[in-house]
Amino acid sequence: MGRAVGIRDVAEAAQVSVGTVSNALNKPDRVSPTTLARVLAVIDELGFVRNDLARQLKMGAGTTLGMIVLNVANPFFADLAHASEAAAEEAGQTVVLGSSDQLEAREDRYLDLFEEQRVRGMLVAPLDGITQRMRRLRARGMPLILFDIHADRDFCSVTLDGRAGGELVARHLIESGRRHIAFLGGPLHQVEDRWLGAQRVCAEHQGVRLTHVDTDDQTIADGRAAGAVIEAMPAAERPDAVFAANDLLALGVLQALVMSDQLSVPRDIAVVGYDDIDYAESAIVPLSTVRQSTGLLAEHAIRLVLDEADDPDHSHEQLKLSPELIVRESSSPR
Amino acid sequence: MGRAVGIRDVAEAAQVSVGTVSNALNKPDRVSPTTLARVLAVIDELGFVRNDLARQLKMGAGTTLGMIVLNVANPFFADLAHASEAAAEEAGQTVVLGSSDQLEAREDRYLDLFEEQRVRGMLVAPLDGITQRMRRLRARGMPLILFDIHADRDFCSVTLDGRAGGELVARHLIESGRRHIAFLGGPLHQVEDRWLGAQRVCAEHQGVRLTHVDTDDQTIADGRAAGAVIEAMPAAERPDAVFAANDLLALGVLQALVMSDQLSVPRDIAVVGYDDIDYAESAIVPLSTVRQSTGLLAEHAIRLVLDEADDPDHSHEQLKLSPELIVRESSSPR
DNA sequence: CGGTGATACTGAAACGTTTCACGCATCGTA
DNA sequence: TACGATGCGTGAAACGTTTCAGTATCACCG
Repeated sequence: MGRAVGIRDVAEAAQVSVGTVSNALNKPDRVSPTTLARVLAVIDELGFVRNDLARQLKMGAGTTLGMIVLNVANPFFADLAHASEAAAEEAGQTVVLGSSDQLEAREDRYLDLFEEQRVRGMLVAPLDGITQRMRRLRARGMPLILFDIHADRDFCSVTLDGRAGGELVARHLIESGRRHIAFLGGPLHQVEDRWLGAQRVCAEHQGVRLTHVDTDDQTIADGRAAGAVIEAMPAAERPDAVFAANDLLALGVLQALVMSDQLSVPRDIAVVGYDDIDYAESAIVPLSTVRQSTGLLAEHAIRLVLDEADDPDHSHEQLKLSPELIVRESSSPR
Repeated sequence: MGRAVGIRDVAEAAQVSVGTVSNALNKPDRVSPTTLARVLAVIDELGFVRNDLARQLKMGAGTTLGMIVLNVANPFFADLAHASEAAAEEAGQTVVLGSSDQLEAREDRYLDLFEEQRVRGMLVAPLDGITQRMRRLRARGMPLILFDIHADRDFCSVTLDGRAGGELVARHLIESGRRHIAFLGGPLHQVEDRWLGAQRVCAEHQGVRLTHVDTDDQTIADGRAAGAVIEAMPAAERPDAVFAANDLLALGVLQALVMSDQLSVPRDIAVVGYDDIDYAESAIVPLSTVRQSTGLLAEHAIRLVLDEADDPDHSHEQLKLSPELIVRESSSPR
């Protein structure tokens, strides 16, 4: 296996200069039809494949976007990544995905990696707010847009209005006759808005109690564990509604509660999730939840990151998208 | 914002040659401690970030692996991607993920893209077997390992033993007293092994019938549609067991059947899925399924692709991993 | 003191592109 | 005929690294 065939080999075989080959590839209209045909034929014959590394190096600007999500195994982020990839393709960009797995070390690693890779910009769902590293990146001119974090004037962000979502859910539960809502999920700062929204609505209503049940992570397993805790509570202490910070938690709770013979959903306890992942609808008891359009989210994010990369006088935008309440059986009035 | 700071700026500021800076970065032991410290200090001060594009271009070998899966929204592939990323990180490699969405055009596009990107190797879950493009890649020396496809001597592959899985399921269903099994899923060639395994076991048993119900894709929605079809069948025609080619289909079927008042799972119809995704356990009726370790799969795949990239006298391996039957409520004997 | 290795560092030559300032015909027009 | 346009093609210079053949210095030894 000889060396890889480069643009020079093509030039030689087609009896043109390397510049012409490059033009044939990138600006076909600057080349006469006959030579263009000849060059393309040779390219095909020799099996030439342009080296994008050299290309990007020379051109300065890459065509790759780096994306860091909290956990690809979480379907919300999987959807978001998928949608972003689609939106990026539309704009001729490629997305490289990294999963921080909620570990600061991994988040940092990807930030560094992407910077070394000279990505055109980054889309980050930050683990723990805006870090020093991110500020440094911004200072060096790296386009960096954030998902789902409260506004910061120095960054673009696309946020889902968690507060509005929290309000929707709390209002719905109260109107369905629930009086003690347990907000399930942690770490709290990651889901603070949802919590605050619920809190606000609950405060407006006499005799409604809101408590917080912490979890380590937001997986089905965590939800199941929390469900067991709730089930074991003395009846007087036990909430009559659970507002889970995401659907996975809610599914876990649901499962734990259904397993138990004493309690039934939604009769004794209503359960509402967040994200409207595909499985919410096909859960043991179809799950009420809050839907957020990952497609919309992704489109805005891609638009913003490219704008920040291209437009010299780009001004940061903090977008807030409104969620939608989806009521299913798990929170029917009793 | 001036130009980006390069290795030359560092060299100048630290009063050493560019070669020394490069050495300080890559082979610190070839540099005296005092200069090393000085260089690193300058790097830090200037905020130098090495340009990986130039690096890879020069070094010839990248540190990136390209991965193409059928659909990231499918949790099996999401898990697989996640596991592969983890295994790759272990080996100091980065994984770039692309989702073909079951479209040949997208599969082709990613193959081309990754080749232009000069990835170190590719991991592909092929849409429709081995294409001409893949053979061309192999011919040009690109390491390329395949997921979940029958062996081909020219390629490495890591396959889940679908045949064994199909046998496990069929045997289990027959032993649970089922006599008419519907195999659900398509396109058939993508799940042929599972089908063949089931077929073989059924042929061994007197009075057991096996039919095939085709689907366009393998999503919950497809399963739901198929479930509706099954429900509408005259009782004599209706299967008493559904073996779905993956868990999403099974969940869809489950949902459709449970909605109906006439039929009950597992009393009238048993349902078994494939993949053991997280949600299988928390389905309306906990879903029997076949588990395949994505972790193992990923480890082998990464090992093979790196071996193919590094070892000059690498010989292709066709690995077949054995699945495990997980029996839950959805296929309890009646 | 000359020879021999080690060690630390140097600086130019690649890697495979794109870009850009030119050269060279050909052509329409005055 | 002279002249500026216009269209096509050239080839060297860069992009930011790594690598490698050297140079310089020093310690050690016979």
